[in-house]
Amino acid sequence: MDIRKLAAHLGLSTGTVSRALNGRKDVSAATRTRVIEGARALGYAPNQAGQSLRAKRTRTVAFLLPVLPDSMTYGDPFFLSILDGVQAVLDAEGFELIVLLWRIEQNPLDVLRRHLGRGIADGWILAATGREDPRITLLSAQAMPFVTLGRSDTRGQYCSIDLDFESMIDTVIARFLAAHHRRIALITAGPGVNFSHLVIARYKAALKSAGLPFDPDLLYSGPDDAARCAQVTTDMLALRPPPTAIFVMGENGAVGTYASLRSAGLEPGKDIAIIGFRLTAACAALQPALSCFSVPVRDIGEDLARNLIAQMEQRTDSGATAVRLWTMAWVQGQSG
Amino acid sequence: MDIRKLAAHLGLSTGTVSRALNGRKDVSAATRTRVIEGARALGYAPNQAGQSLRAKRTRTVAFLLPVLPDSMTYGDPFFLSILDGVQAVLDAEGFELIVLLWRIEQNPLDVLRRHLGRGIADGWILAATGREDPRITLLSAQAMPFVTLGRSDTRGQYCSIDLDFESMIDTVIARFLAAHHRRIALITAGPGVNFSHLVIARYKAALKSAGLPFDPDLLYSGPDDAARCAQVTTDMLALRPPPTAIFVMGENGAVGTYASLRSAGLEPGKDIAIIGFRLTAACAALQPALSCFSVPVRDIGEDLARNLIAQMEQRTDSGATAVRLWTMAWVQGQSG
DNA sequence: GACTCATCCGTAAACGTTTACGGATGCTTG
DNA sequence: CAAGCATCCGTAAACGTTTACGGATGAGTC
Repeated sequence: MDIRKLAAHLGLSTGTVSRALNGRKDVSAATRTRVIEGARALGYAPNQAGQSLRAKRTRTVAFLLPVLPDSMTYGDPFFLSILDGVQAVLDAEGFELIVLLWRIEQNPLDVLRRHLGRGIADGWILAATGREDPRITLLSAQAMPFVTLGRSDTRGQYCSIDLDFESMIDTVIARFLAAHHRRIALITAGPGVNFSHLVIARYKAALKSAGLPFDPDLLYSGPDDAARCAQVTTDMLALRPPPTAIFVMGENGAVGTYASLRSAGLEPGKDIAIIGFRLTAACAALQPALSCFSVPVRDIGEDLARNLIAQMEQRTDSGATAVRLWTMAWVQGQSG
Repeated sequence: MDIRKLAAHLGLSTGTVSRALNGRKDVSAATRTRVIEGARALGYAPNQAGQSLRAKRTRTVAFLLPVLPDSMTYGDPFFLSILDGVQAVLDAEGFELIVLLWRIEQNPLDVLRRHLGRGIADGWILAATGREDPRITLLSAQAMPFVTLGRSDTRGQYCSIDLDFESMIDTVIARFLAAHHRRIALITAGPGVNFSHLVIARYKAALKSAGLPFDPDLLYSGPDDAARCAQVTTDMLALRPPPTAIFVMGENGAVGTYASLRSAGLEPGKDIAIIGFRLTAACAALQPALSCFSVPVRDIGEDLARNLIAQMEQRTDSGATAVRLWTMAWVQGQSG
């Protein structure tokens, strides 16, 4: 079932059928509806390859999803929720979404270049943006529309969407200070991850402006799955004096921290204050309820998609080139 | 950078370059290496659209990934690990992988049909297979290679890969019986999910052959995220008499169950026996360690990819058409 | 009625590959 | 040495779609 068969069946030329389906002006309303009806009746779907070959546009956007070797511990609920938002918007606007896996041990630039050459999409969403990210320069050089999830120090005219980690940290520290905590620990991802870099910097700055010293023992920056966080918590509890408040950035990290505290006979929220990053499925089950933030993951996904589409539609390169920050609302639990 | 430019640069015809890159026989070893070198040097990657248009083969396989509206609770670590295995094999064999999101509220058949018409891949992996799955008949009718993750009752000549839920249930019941439990509860996903259907059936059968009655109060079948499992556990503890052993199939369900037990002042493994499905990141942090199964997710992913490739390479439709079951190893914890 | 103009549609040339076909070259064989 | 054969490569026609171009038709204008 190709466009020729459809055209023949309708007694039209392929050109007319194509124009009708693509919403061009120079086709009468009558034939347009006739064509659309016919296409649906015969189950015609335009061949992607032909379309993309000729028109150099696929109406497809690609999302480069980071995956760790043991992806049990990474990317999961967060990125999938983002993707959900992305796809909702793309669907509504008539774009297709394909997700490409980027195994984190692979060179991100190689991965992107390989897919790019294939001409598989004409809009890109980058996640796990690096502090310096050569992918940004590559895409910019090719004038390929893209948007990044996460800020980067790489210079250029592009659009990033990110969380407002700075104000999040400010909130956390302010709350802990208000409760008279002075030994405030931070458990977060490795410093190579851009957001973690930001978080650590702001954490130090906030301590300083509160007149508190920075104690390296109270900072862990590394793999932050639940099991690791449990170990790190146990280690910190062994300090003299131990922290009295912990901010756990790992997605499921609080699960591990709770477990460690319980083993040590401590009750979260009573004996020690805990703030987590986000209510994942696992964190939602914690007792007492975890104090954390509400991250509008779906909205962020939608935002990504909308910004990208704006770039793809109007070929003007003067698209929104700013960094858009999403603030996270405070969720009061009983843990801190 | 297209094949013509590459050919011109090498002083060859496009035909020869194409043959060299595709590993045809009728090109000398010398020119072949020269072409491959040149392609890498100039960063040439064949245009997907041109390739697929002419050759009707894209060397791309598509994975239809199920996503719940709130995907926080679904698909996450399990499917991502599967995907990791899938991609490892595909990479090695020179295939590309694209992931397509199937929002679970959309009609699966519509989603598949839409993507299928675009000619975007020439091999498909279906997940969350339904007890009756019309996608199977559609793909079979088009003679499109595919493989499903999860068995189905839909008839036909195709290959499914699944977990051996039956022997898993047998193991669980046997262990509980050996520990003299007689009120054994099961918390699992909704009966529409195929594996859950199998699990429930086997659970009833195992009880029967052990001479135990089936008590509907001890069976929950529905959304099984951590929060739900917590609620269900609390409800079951209120029964008179309550269960003395619980098997929790939800991926992070045990996290919720533990929390409920703790709230009730019960210690998992001492006051009540708990067995979980799989060590997710969250479950790995539970104390005392969760007794559960080790699911070879990566191997399953690799198996899926390998079976699919076998179908795609040899066009013989007499491919492996069986159901391959993967057994899960017992992981002894302290909870049951 | 001749002219212009707008509207609608058909024609045919691309887009970047792959591949059937045939041609050139050099080697083997009788 | 002619014939046969294998090896290697160039030629050109597809694949399904979009789109620049031009033609036909009819309406409007003077």
